[in-house]
Amino acid sequence: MPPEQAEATSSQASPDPSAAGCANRPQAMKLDAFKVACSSCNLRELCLPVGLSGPQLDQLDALIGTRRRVKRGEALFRSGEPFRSLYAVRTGFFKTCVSSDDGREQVTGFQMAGELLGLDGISTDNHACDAIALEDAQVCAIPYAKLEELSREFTDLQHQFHKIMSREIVRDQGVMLLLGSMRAEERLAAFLLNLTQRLHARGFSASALILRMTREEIGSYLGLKLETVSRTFSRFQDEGLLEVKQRDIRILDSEGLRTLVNGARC
Amino acid sequence: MPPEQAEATSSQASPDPSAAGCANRPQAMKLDAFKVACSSCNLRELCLPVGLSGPQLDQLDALIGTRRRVKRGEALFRSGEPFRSLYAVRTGFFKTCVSSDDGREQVTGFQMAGELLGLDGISTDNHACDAIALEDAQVCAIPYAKLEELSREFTDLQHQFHKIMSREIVRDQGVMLLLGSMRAEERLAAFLLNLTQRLHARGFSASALILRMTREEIGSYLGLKLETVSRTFSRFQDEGLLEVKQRDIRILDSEGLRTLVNGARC
DNA sequence: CGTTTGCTTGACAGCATTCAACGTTGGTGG
DNA sequence: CCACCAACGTTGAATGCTGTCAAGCAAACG
Repeated sequence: MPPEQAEATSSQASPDPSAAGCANRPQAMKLDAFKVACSSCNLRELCLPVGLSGPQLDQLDALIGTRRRVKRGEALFRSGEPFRSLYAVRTGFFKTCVSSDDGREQVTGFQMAGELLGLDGISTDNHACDAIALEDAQVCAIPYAKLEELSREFTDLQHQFHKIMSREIVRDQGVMLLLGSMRAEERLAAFLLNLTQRLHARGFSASALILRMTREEIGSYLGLKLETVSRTFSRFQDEGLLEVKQRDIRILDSEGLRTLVNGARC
Repeated sequence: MPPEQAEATSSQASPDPSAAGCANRPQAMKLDAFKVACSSCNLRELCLPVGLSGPQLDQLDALIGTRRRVKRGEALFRSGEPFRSLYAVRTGFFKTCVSSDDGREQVTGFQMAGELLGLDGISTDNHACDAIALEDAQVCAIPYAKLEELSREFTDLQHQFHKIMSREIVRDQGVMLLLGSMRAEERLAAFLLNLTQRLHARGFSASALILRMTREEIGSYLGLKLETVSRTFSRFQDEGLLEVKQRDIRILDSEGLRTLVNGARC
């Protein structure tokens, strides 16, 4: 796959263009992403500007200073670095991870287009986790001081920002539920359903996806070892729930996955 | 223990008053808690008003509408209920928990005096978890709409509020690390150290505590079964790390606990 | 084309769970 | 005041899920 294409197609691409109905979305992203204003960004409805319009949106545009490219494998920020900006993912795919003193690493989330990175930094003015690009990515840097300023002026923006922080807290609670009380099969099923649901909201297929992360990263996120992740994928395939070819996943029975997640009621 | 005392002593009491250095704190709480303003609340430095002064503090006082008593076992709010207010714990002890569709329950946190409850409700205007009092408690209700309003006026309040939300996100990441990559011993050690550290910040002993929650609730929080929690307590006792008498815990070797948490480096 | 990185699979071990019994505590009513 | 009950906590034995170790294979990269 040539590099421009990898970049232009954002975080998902149908491996065979003729196959799935993945492409029900305009190709505006091929245009120079670094000139897109919030007001004309196709992620408007998923990102910070949800519900904003007119002057508020213009101000937000003005606020967003630099856009930044992050190459696959590079860090957008690292734990301990001073916190200045939040980052909205425009294209690409990130993981965030924390590590304990003794070096154990825990992936705390995967972020895709329209999602916000860096909220953890507000509490101490230093980032509390690493954000690593899992594929070449572009982000919009949102200077935090300016965002606070602007959100004092515009209640809609203020409210939207608070909702985003709160949503992150709720998401984390869901992950705790997953890590604290689910078995490997349930965790992986929940993970896949969550991913496809978010991809679907971005115009991608709900039944086919390309994983941007390794088995080890999935395992870290789900509190499992990579071998367990791999085995569970294989089991899902044997049971006819999925078709798995390395990172290329096709969901054959999403109902089956769903009953697995809520599956204690037998 | 007579009920008034249980209430007056908040969420911790030295089982034997002469024993530990638990009581290095004024007894102002014995006064009618329902008339205490933020400006004269002894939790000022732990709660929302951190860093505020003068007019800001007065305004915040004005904002805090009703104070509310919650009896042990009762819910402050439940998942699905409409969200209107945040709650600052004045006295007592809470747990928050989420439950999956099939009824599994996950304790997502324990909250003590000065901590804020309800942040999860902002995202959808409905509470996303249950908050249950583990002992008779008092909370200050902070109408959220008014808080947003006021934080548009006072940058310090705005900033402080954002920090609190962010801190919750960072805390959640820590719990994920715990649930995702630690073994039972490490989890329990981390849990105890976290509890004592928070209690210490409130003027209680760093080496003696009374658990407000059952083994099952600890287990739910830590992703373990109650039997495992109980066994691990016993093992810690055998190893001379703790003295355990039901819910009455005395820490004999906090260094030992600490090395357990960061203990992969052997 | 070789090397590196990531993925799969098998065999075995270990930690936590499950199931079960018993002990303790605190509250209630006789 | 004491007996009883219910909720909570402790402990043992056995099971099982997931981790560990190891080998082989596939894909990606230079």
